[in-house]
Amino acid sequence: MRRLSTLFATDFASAVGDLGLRQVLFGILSIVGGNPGINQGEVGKALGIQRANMVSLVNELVDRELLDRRVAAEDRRAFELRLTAAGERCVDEAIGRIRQHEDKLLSDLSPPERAKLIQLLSRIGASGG
Amino acid sequence: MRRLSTLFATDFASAVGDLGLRQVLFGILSIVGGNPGINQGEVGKALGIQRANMVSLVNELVDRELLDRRVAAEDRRAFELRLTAAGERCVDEAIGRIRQHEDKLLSDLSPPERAKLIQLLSRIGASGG
DNA sequence: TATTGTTATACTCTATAACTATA
DNA sequence: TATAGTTATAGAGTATAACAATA
Repeated sequence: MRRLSTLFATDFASAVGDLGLRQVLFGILSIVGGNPGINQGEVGKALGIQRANMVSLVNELVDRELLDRRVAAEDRRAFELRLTAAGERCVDEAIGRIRQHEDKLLSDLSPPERAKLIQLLSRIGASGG
Repeated sequence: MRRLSTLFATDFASAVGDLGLRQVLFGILSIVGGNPGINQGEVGKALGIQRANMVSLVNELVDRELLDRRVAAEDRRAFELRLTAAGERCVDEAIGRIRQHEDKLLSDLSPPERAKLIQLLSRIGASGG
């Protein structure tokens, strides 16, 4: 499991590496994409990232104009995050590449086998973990 | 895959945490256990650990008297590593606990499902990865 | 008083280069 | 010259505490 996770991580890097996206950054973009206007802190909670460590990550994405960060109208302590147009393009591009690479990675399994694998994996830790 | 790997890692920690064994240390002990007299550098290669980083890890295990480290007779540059009696007990104890925890983690799957899962996982990355 | 984001800081893990002693 | 282990060091990633602004 650990070995495969490393394999997927390496694969992720080679898939989106030239986009300059690390796994964490992609995680942030994709959470924000699915929840426009979400708070910085909530994104961190969703990904298990400390508030303190979110700062530089979000800074990086804002500097690269992939994220739009605004003071929230209802709570002026908080920041609302949204994808910019470039951010959306970036996420779409990354998702496409990741799919391609995963298909290659799973090429030894037939489609029904892949479905079975995903079904089994999704049931692990559903109750206890 | 990444989420599950984290789950297994966390589980590992809670299983053997009070033995003071991190995943790397367990890895080293179990490689040495299976290959008594193996070189320090070879253990590193097997686990993907840089030579430089092996030093303090092996020091730690020797200090805790889980590993026995001797200059190799045939090549006096190298160190031969072996488990001490305490080291063997430690590995056995850890393996037992890890099995228990993994059983709990996989408790939502029937025995044939577990076998199927392991079979599918083992086929990923076998060719290309 | 509690919470959001920030800063500073420390600790672990990992990676690289230069050193020693053997080969 | 090449290799095994060592040392020093630098860079990520992650964790905690203290602070300002706001609630």
